[in-house]
Amino acid sequence: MMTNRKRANSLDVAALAGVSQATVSRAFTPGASISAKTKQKIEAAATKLDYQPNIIARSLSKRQSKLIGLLFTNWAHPKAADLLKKITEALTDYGYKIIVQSATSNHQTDDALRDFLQYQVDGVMVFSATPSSEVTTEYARARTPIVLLNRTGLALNTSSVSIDATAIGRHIATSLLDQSYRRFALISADPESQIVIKISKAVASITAEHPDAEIICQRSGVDGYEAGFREISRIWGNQEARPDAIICSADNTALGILAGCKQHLNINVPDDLAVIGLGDIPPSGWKDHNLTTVKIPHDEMVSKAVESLIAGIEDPSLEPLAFEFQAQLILRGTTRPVPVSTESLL
Amino acid sequence: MMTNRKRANSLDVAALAGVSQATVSRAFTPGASISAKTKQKIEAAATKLDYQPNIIARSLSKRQSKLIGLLFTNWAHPKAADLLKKITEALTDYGYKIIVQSATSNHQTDDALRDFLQYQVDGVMVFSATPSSEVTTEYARARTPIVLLNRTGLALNTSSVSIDATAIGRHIATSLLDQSYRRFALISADPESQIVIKISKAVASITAEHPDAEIICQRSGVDGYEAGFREISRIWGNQEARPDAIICSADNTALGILAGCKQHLNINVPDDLAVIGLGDIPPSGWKDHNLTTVKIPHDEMVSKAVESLIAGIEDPSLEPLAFEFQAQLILRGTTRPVPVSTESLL
DNA sequence: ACATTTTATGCAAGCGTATGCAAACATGAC
DNA sequence: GTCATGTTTGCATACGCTTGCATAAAATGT
Repeated sequence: MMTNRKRANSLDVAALAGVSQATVSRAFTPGASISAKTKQKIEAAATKLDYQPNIIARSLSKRQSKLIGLLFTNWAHPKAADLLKKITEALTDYGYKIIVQSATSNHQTDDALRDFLQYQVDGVMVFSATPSSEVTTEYARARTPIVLLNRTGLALNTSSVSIDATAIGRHIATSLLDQSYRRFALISADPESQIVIKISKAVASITAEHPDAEIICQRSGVDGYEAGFREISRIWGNQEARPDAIICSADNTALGILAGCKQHLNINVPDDLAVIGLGDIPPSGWKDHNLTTVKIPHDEMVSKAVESLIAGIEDPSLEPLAFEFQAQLILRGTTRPVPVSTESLL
Repeated sequence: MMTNRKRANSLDVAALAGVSQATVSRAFTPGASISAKTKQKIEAAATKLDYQPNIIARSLSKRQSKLIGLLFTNWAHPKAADLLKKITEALTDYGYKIIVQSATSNHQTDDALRDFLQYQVDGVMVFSATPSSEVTTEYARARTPIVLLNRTGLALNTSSVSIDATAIGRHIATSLLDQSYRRFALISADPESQIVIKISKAVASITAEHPDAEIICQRSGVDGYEAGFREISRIWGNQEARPDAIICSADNTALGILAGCKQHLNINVPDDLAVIGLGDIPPSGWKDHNLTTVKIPHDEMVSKAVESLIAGIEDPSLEPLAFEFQAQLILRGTTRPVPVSTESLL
């Protein structure tokens, strides 16, 4: 019907509705001072012209973009899509839009964060990465809050939400001891991961207290099902140093180990060997795997991260806070049943 | 060091460098006419003031935001995270930033797309959803290209990238016939999915040509491992109408069916029953599942989608195109081995 | 009816950048 | 030293909106 090249703006609408441009602006500003009658008139004119406010211009004028930067690094995370969905929807509910960027190196992380600043984002959320302190001070200067998900960031003067890795590490270790396992193996993908490091230390601190328990082997760089499948043969090949419990930094890898045990090593899980994963991905719960693993309360963590980001935006004077959530050990078929504790007799 | 409340702008830099604001602008515009000397001077002043161009203002002035809207609906898609990563990185390489939104209903889809228009996005990519024709005409009027991923959109005057579902459907059916299967069951999650519908029709057209083959049962709303696990019992319970081949709209579900067969139905796969999935998720390739399935060339599809979106942005007069990619049937352990064809003797 | 308060509108000055145009400058040829 | 040519710079305006201030209109009170 109409081949108008140019998009209608508030001035066009004003002309058609017979009011000033400012009034049009007010018609599209919730809570602005405008009479019902003129508002209707303007809305009619607006729909006739297919007018929609230009948010870019609004952002410039209001000095706030209603944009949140989301920096994502760990796309291989089993819950990556769920996390993104949750973050997106939660922030959308608060009236923000999300700009995503991907980063793989620390260098890219910083660059991406600077890009966000250029886009005048109101806040930034970072998943599984740690920005440099230069960038965080730039953000502090710009009064733009950052919240780190899956990292702790107090040293950077930044809010963060993560799990209490030390607690779950201790919990795993004591639980294994209770089930009479003694020789622990620690298998991880990324040796630099804060969570992995903390869990290792926690397990070590428990074994140190327990005379006949020890960490008998520790390997990193083992990532994924296939890698786990191969790794267990290597471990089991070293007959003098066979563990009786393997703690894995990812369910995928644990499932690969499990498959290796069943298929060609003839290892009886959980009698000869316990296997514990991390993350509780769906297949772990499937009946043919039934993996003992750790469940991380991602939903609650995301909610808290979003909440605290919004809080930081609305009140820039707020001090950064570090939140730690408790992970939950889910005992299934790849560890021995827990002995009935005497407490249950009470 | 400095507690400047306000962020530096090009005017501040200009003052410090002793040039005009316009010159500062040119210093940050690649290819603009500026001498090396003044450029350096300006860059020095800029770093001193922590200046970075305000992209919001630039967008307003240039009438292009370098923003691409990405509408995502199917977060449960097994490759959701991979797709997002690929899309994000590809578009970033072209110099665009991505705004993501999530939508679950058609209503939300349209709203989200209108939001994108307000943000003056240069283009939009839609994953697994179909916008209404009202919205697509709004986009056409605004000369903002849309590309649909996993949908066909020619009717909407919109580019699209999808798989040739009819071809793979026919291929699956003939392959099963070659392996002497005759009674097909079709199990799907969403009965409205274009891909599922096309595959069903394709299979039906093949069985119609083949006297003793038939589609013996068709069920939808079966989504996920657990659902598959339960569904196979129901199917097998109906003794008169037992299929000898099940075609599943998702690997997850197929794996659940497989587990059901093994664990309490004692069905011998692939001799009593063939099981075919769709998507080739990693566990399907794991040795303990070894599921015959269909591999979809997601990477190529994303590349093509991004390419054609960029092309549409750079040349708004370009006509929409529908691309169809060929999916690949991966024969593994849940179907009988293919009989050696006579062609291989050539 | 008038004075007073409340509400609705218009005016105009930003927000930070890009860019056409003209003026200023540098470069080299003669 | 002059002129023509090409390169840099500044001026001024535009981009589309918000918002403080002032004014006009309507609502309220007496």
